[in-house]
Amino acid sequence: MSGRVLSREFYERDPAEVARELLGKILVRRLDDVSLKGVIVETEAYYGQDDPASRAYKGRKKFNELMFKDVGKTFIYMVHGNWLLNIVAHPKDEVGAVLIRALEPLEGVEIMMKNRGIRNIYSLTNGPGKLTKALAITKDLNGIDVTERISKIQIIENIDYGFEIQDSYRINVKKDLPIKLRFFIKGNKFVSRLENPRL
DNA sequence: AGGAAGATCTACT
DNA sequence: GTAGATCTTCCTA
Repeated sequence: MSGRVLSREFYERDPAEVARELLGKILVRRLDDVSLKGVIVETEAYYGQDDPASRAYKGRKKFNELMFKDVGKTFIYMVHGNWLLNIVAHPKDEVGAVLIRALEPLEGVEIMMKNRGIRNIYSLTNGPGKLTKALAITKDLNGIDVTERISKIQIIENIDYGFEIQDSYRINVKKDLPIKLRFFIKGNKFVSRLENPRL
C-alpha cells in the first residue's frame, strides 16, 4: 500500500517504536505548485522529563508544550542556527517526539539544491538542519498536523521495498540515555553518518 | 545580558 | 576522521 497518509494512531506509541517505523516512509513538503519528497532514512527518539537530551527535560514550558500535547503534529525549534523537524509521538498522557535526521531525496531535487545552494545530492538532506533548509521548513510550520490530507508537511506510506534497520546512540547529545535511540536504514548513502563515533 | 542548544561548514592532521 | 568558528533562538539570572 502506498500513498496513504499515516494515521494519528501511528504516532500514539512509544517514541522509539515510532522512530523505527518512520524509516522508509515518505516525507512530503507541499508548496503552492509542487511537492518536495524524500524517504526518511534516519530518526531519533526523545522522551520527556527522564531524558536529559530532551527539550522537555526541564518540564513544560511555552516553547516545548507541543511535546506534551497532540501526537502527529510538527515540533520545530532552532539549534545552532538550524531548524530541526520533530514529529510529536508518545502514548496517551506521556511526552515525546521523533527527530527526523536524514532523507533520501525523491522528488523536487532541483528545488532542494537551490534552497541549499549546493549540487551534491549526498549532502542535500543528510542531516537534520540540512533537510529543513532543503525543504524550506521553518518555525512557521511549527505545530501543524502531518496527518491531515491538505497539510504543508505530511508523511505517507511507501511501497515495502525491504531494508534492515540499524540502531546507535544519539548523535551530538551532551547527556544521552543508556539505550540506543537513533535508527537508520542500514547501508543507505543518505544517512548523516554510518556509525556513532561515541559508540 | 549571558549562555546553552539534538548542527554545519571549512580546513586541515 | 577531527577541530574550531559560527550559527539564532529561548531560557535563566
